[in-house]
Amino acid sequence: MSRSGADLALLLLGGYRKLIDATVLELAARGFDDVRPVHEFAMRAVDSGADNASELGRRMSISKQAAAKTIATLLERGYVTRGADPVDGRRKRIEVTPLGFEVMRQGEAILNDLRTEWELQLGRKELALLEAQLTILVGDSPVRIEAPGWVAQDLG
Amino acid sequence: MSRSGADLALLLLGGYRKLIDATVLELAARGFDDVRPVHEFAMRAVDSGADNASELGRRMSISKQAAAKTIATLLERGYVTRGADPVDGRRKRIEVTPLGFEVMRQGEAILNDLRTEWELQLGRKELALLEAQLTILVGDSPVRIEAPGWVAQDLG
DNA sequence: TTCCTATCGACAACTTAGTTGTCTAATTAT
DNA sequence: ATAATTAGACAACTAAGTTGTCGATAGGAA
Repeated sequence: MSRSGADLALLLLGGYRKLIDATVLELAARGFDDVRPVHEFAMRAVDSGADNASELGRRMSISKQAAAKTIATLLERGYVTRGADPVDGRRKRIEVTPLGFEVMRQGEAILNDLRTEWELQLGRKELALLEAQLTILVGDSPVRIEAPGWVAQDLG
Repeated sequence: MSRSGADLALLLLGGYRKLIDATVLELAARGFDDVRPVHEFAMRAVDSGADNASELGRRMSISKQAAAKTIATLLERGYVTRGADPVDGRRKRIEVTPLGFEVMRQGEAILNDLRTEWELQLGRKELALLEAQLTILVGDSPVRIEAPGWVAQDLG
């Protein structure tokens, strides 16, 4: 009996947490102390076309009401702006601000740095293999960056 | 440029979610439809000595008030019982009930089955290597089963 | 064109899982 | 003996979701 399934689950979660916690911490150290992972994901989705609350909700697999709340937070903090949609009077079109893009850029950079650290610890080929194997297990589609609604969902 | 750090984080999270979601679902199918991962972790901690709210809070890295709430839920659902501590009048001693142990046992079994499935997909040696590498990256101590308070914490 | 239906965003009330702060009672240390 | 610490209860709050309802806009079919 090598390891248990529970251990494996905790290892995976531990890896994720290690990356994300370090990223959030580093972002805070760089002055972005009010950004949470879900905000990054949301901005990414907005940037890639989910520019209204309903669509954002769909992409993130959360209700449009929850998406509207996230947008409200991002608005408050200056990471997105909102304007009328020129073609659809019902919609309010969201756009990522330069500040928002800056957070996205830095978050990405920090994560890439962390990945490079892991590459040094494990070896370049080895990490690539680990990623390839995880991709086999997890599949490619469930990890599309536009739909990580379950990121913050009932993990308890 | 192989993969990005963000992809890696999502792969790890995806792996965890895949295991845990399937486990919660299967537990529900077996009649335990009110158990959440955090309950399993809490019961495990109680069983391994964290038999009062304050200690449970410490082990799970949450406040004693939060731990007390978790205990209240577990009490309601019959997974633990509470009695007076014979040596310390301040404490209320918690114990896992047979029903609680049954959930723990089945949860463990389900996770082990899922891990076996992964073994078939990846190969026995390969999965063992993956686990070994994750252990290098994550470390052994942060994955102790008694302290996954961060399981349900600010993942958003 | 008018009407039916679907969608958008807003508002309200609720849930879950955490937080801090305050309080009393019991234990422990000086 | 007294002071400090600890356990647990209670209250109020936060964060990120949920469902349900609603008025306004859009769009397809009669």
